[in-house]
Amino acid sequence: MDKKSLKYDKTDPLSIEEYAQKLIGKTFNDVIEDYYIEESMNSAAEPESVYKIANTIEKNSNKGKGNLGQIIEEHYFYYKPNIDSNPDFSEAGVELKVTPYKINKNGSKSAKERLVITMIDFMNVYKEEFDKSGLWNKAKLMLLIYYLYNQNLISKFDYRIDYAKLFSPPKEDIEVMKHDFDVIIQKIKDGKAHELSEGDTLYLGACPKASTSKDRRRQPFNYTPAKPRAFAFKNSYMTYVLNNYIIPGKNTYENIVSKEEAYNLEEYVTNRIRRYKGKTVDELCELFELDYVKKPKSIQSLIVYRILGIKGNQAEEFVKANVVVKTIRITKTNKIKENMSFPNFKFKEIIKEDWDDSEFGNYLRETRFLFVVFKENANGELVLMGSQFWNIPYDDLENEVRLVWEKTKSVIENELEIKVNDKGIRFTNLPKQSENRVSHVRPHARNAADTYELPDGRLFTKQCFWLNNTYIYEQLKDELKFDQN
DNA sequence: GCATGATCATGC
DNA sequence: GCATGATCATGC
Repeated sequence: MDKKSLKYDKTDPLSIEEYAQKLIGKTFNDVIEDYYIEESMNSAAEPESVYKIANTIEKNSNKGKGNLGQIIEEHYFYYKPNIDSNPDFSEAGVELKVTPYKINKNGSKSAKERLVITMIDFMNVYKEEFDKSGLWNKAKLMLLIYYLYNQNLISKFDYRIDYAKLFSPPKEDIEVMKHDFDVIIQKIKDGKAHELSEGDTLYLGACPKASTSKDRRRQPFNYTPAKPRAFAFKNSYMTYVLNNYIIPGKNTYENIVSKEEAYNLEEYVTNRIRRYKGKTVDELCELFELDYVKKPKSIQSLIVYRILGIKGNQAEEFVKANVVVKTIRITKTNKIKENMSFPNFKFKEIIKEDWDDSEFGNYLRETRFLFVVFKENANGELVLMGSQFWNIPYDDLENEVRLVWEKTKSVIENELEIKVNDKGIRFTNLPKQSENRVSHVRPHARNAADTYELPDGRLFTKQCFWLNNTYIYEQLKDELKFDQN
């Protein structure tokens, strides 16, 4: 098609959006078909060449989902994908993103993946400022085209486009993203590009982006090669964008900070919690009018949300950033009472996984934690000590946890050994706490009869990965463990 | 006192 | 009914 006859004004974002919205309800197959019809009406195109295009697309279709975006670019907007740092519609300053969403079992909708914006060029990015960065050049105005991911469809060309909308991050989010950007840049300047992790930051993450697991890049301040990474809006952030900007609906979350205070969210949160340092759980309950006679198990977590000004237990910033609040109790003898549990795994699923893309590995890679620490005083009362944001250090995850995970997989694959003592208590050969500094596997179920199926058909009590209490203790800052007075 | 297995309790 | 966070019970 001739450039003059484009059906939209490529210099005008609103015109591009309006044209994109005609995609709603179409599958990628429809888009290709429409293109063929258009081309065949145009006498310049031989029917043969049309089939050639179809063939090429089909051949490339297994190489990744990137080419769903390419179909929209070439066969709907009629332009070739660019490879420079300019937005796709450079004259309008609009970056095109074609991205999947999914409908969950409970009917809610979420982004299926993080939104990758642009590769991180370790050797040069540290010289950039956020406002003028290649990242922001692309991310400040995006046309988001969402299609519904559906596991049951064999061909991804049958996926249906449901939403098309321009999106710019709101001001308060940009402040958080600037800080995220600074955190990532600082790590590169510190010669730690190889230790970057998505859990380091809140909305904007440094996500792995390698064609193979061995792929490595140079970094400017250290000889250790680093995994290639890209700037990406986290999955949690994109789920929020989907449900609050793309699909019209009501925002049900409460904010922690006002727009003016957004830049260093973490500092704000830890300072606010620190104000209540030294108060007992009972005192805090009284202060926030919580029922401390009945004291539900979750009382400490409720206290944290009240301190942050949240009435319920859903803070918007934490939902967007995938921050998980964990309360920790330290005993008089300076030990953490309990190990930290995580969601159960299914025996038949874990044996199909690879560590690099495993559920538990990804969970730890992508989650940022807020530890809120209480310590027992001489009277046995729990006293608030403060809080700390944390995500698992790269080496602990990729070495220690990896070992535990791989042993778990192999034990389950090669038939789990179950020995029963005379009391009917069962012991297995899954990785124990004593075997690893960081992590272990233990039952986590309603009771012994609460089971999942093993690959060999036996039913066995649900298990999960735990982080060792001794390890968590080691990770806490001194000010949270010991009274400085 | 700690490691390991087992289970409780709340909220959705 | 289940996931998740929290805790108990036992034996070495």
